[in-house]
Amino acid sequence: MSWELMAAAAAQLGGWAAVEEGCRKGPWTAEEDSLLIEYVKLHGEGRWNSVSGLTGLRRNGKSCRLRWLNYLRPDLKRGKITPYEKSVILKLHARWGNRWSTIARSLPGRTDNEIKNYWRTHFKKEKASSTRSEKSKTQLRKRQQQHQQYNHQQQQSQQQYQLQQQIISFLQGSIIQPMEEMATVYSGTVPQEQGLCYSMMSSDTSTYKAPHYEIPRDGLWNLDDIQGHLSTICAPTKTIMHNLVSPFY
DNA sequence: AACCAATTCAACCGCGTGTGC
DNA sequence: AGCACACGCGGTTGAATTGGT
Repeated sequence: MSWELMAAAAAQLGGWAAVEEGCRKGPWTAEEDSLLIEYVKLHGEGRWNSVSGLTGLRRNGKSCRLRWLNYLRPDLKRGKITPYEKSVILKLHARWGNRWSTIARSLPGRTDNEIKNYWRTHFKKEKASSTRSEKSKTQLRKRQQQHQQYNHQQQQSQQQYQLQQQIISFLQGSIIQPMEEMATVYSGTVPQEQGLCYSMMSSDTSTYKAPHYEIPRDGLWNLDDIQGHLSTICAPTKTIMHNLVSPFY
């Protein structure tokens, strides 16, 4: 029995495809598909919540978007995942984890849903069985890894701490001290044309205030925060700091 | 042929994020 | 700043299909 017939039959019986609060759920019928295709032809993708109003399609926007992206889009590739695609999925999943939409962007014609399903049915299963057969080996390996990881973390913490010290002394010598001196000279207010580095401290260049950095000298920083701070710093400084920080990414 | 289990995949759900007012 | 709405994403569900006994 086709989806269309089943949906129609179920709707008549008040089943899973029945109208619920004005919106249909369950499998899409051919008529619904053609209404949606027509809508996209006329209005383009997006504004999915207006589909029901403009076409008479009794589906919510979310459902329309999903149907279009995962099934109706003309650029979708049909058929089985090729060995090449499989290797790409493996490689990208190792890099990105379960970020299916990110992975899907590298596989034209494949949807995140498709890749997600493929992963769950193929690789997750492979992973599970191999894990079972190697359980005892893994336990031993795990203990060794934990030990290595601990040592590695210790090393990283030390490296990160050294990096912090470098940045602190750099900021202190090259930026904070000169800025504080300038602040004293201009006693609170500076003209705009002298603002080469002022913008790195404040978006308001007309009124300069001595910068106030809250740099924790104990403990470790979050490197993302450092990267965030880089965006507020002028270009030459940015480059130097980026070079300092980049080995840790 | 009949039954059951495993697999596949379309669709739904909840939540987070972006955007405009 | 805060709210409402739209959109996108990842996890999950459930019915159809396939394969094995």
